[in-house]
Amino acid sequence: MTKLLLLDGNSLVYRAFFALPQDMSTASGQTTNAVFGFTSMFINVLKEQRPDAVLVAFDRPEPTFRHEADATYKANRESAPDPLRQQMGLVREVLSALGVATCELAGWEADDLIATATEQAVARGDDVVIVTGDRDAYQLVADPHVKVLYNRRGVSDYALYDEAGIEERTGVTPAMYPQYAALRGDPSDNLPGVPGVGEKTAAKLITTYGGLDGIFDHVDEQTPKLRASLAEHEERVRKNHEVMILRRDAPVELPESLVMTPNMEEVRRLFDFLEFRTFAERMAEALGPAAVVLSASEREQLVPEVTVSDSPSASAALLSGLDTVDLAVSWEGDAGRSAVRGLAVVTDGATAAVTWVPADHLDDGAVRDALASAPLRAHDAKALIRSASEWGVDIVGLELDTAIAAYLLDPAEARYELAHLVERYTRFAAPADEPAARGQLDLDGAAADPATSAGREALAVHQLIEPITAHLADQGMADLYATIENPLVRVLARMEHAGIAVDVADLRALYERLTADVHRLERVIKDVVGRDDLNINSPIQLREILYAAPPAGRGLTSTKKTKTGASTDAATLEKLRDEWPEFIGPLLQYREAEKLRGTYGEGLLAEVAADGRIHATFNQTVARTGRLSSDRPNLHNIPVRRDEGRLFRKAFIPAPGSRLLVADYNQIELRCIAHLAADPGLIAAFTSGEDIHNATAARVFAVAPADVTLDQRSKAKMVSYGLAYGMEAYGLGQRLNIATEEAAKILDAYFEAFPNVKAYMDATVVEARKRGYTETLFGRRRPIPELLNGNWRIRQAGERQAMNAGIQGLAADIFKVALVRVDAALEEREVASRLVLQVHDEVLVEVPESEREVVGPLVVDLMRGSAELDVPLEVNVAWGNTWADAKS
DNA sequence: CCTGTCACGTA
DNA sequence: CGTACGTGACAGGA
Repeated sequence: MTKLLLLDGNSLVYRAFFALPQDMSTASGQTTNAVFGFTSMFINVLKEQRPDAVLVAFDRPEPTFRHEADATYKANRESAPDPLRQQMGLVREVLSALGVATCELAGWEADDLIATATEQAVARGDDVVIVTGDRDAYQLVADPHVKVLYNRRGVSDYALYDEAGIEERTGVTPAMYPQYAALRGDPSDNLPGVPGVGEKTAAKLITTYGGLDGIFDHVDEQTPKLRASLAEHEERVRKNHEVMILRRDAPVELPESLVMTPNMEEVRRLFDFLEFRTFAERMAEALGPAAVVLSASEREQLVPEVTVSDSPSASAALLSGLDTVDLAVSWEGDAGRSAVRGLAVVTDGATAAVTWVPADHLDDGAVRDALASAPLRAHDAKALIRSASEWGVDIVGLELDTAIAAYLLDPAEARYELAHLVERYTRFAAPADEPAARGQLDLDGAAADPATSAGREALAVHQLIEPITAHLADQGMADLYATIENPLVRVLARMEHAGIAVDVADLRALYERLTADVHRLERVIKDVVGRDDLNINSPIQLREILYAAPPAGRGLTSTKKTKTGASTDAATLEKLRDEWPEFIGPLLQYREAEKLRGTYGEGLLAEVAADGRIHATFNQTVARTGRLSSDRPNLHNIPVRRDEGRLFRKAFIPAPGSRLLVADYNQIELRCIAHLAADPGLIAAFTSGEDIHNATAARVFAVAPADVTLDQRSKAKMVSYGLAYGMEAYGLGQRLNIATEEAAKILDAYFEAFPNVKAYMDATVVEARKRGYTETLFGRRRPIPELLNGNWRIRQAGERQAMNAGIQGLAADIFKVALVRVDAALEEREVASRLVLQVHDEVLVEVPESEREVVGPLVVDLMRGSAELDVPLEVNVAWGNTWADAKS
């Protein structure tokens, strides 16, 4: 059964216009309140109603039969204000981009078109939902298949009425509504009712006498006053009734299909122009996967016509003959970490021709050579490049990775799967059900064979290239992509392939020692509370033991709360330690030992590959600031701060005959702040080469650098880092364990010493709020819609993110440039040294002894020269036989 | 089995 | 009431 949504365009746009502030406009001055309100409403209705078909009716400027019938009809209506008229055009543009059918007819109102369409739709068996802010439509609900979604006020207050609902709301049935309304009158249409007859009386009269005829036949039964009033206004009421009845015979015919055919690219462009920052995403969601129906020719572009390459030589010819090789890989298991079944290569996008290159062809020399240099476009190419390294093929021809390009376009988007990108950036959609029957892209199709399934993905990549490339260029990120992100893909693939060697025996010994510690501490803790069934790893159980009133618990008072109750984290426990040392002491030790045993001991051992090395994955599309992340395992959080944990770094070692070079940027984020804020004091402090925290403390506490105490230095350090994160006095006070007022004084002193830093932070937020996103010096953008959130807390968080994004993002950009350059230089020099690990501002290079003197200075120089800031970039360099003892 | 929460490791 | 991550355990729901 088809569910048809019929909207009264004029009514809804009027409502939106008057409900929303008139000063809502784009930077270029176009008022957008009405089109914003209408679009927002439309998205919500689509989402809630999930219609199969949609039609929007509009009024025409010409007079209608109602004006002819009644000269006073709508005579009080002022002509629409200019800002509203302009927006009518924009609303139509939005609808056009969404592929929504519209209708209008001179001499007829939108209402009558809707009445006519409703009649025709019901006749053919559709369900109809009418969306309007005009109560006249109530009369159309006289059928179980028709409902009215009535816009009560504003743009978000709606009520869905069926027949019973109308009766409950008005006191009369939908069929009687016109007669009821005729009595009551309608001020908005300039139709006066009967004086003394309001909604209640009108409803009572209608139900008592069964309609106007009955009422006027029995006027003498009314009170004298009402009798006179009714008699006097009968003609008026009869006339009202005439214009109140919606005509169902407009000379229009409902098209067979009213399915929406959105062009998401066009929608996106339009929403960008209108500065509707979150709508494209919301719209894509609201449309859902099944909202798009494709034409036959479009369908052909999505259903792969798979040809199996019949020989390695044919595969080689294919790969080397194409101008661009758009492909997808079929994996046996995890992408990049398992065997390849084969490659699906798009041979002709227009006809959806795809060639399947089975994995065994990849043993052929000519195929390998062709693949190595193919002008490649793929989704998550790193997996392929990494895997190819395993088979000894070095893929160098990557031109576009759709996952990474999509990440640059919106790094806050949590989903970069192909199916999602296809929905977001093309007009194709991957429906959840019956994809085959509708000929649409079923990227998750479990039933498909590997060749077909990879074929669909390859076609998806192919379809994404154009819109994604265009968007990158539009947003000024083509350069960032081409010079940093694209080359980085292969660098990371090589690093993953290399992995880092670990001393498994050392790791296992550490693990076993920690396991013994854990057992011992567990015993101690259980004995203290005399409970063998205690699960020490359960914060809920700990909470009970610590904070519940005796005898169940110890009755301590926590200084910190979590979402669900009192916190048991280390900082809280530390403050309570003296009140119950024999329990809290061992508990803290247990926590530490258990964390190290599990996450690091057990976790790392589980990831050691057969070659004795750990091959993590470095994600290039996760962190919203542009940083990389690491998983399976996460090598970005190997302990270093405490001796116990730092022991794990001893297990990271170079290959025999090599040493580890560890090079990290000195204070790169603070240097980024100094540069971005162009703060003379901060720049001077860095340029002078003195200890930055000491220099900062000297300025903040107004003492000579030589007189700075350790405590002052540590406070200055805390402030410096805190402000990169947007920290405020309260937070600083918490961390320094001092009063908020005292923390505020320190912050004030800091900003007085470095006034441009404050100015930069403020300007960053203002700029981000205006544009909706932050941008790094390298052009990396990060949307922060939270800046406009109605909730103060969320907005505040958005401001901190905005302040941090430019700083952390710039540091990330510089570091990525360094990675690309270092890797390129190592290749170019044809040395055996190779990057084996990176940790945000630090690289580990495995360097054969013989190459130390070449590679050390090379890496440092390249890192230092990766950006020209107003402060020098300094790089610390260290050598070691383990990660832990790399020392200069 | 999945999801949310807590805790905790890093830059 | 400091940004950015990933992992592991528990607990509750499906």
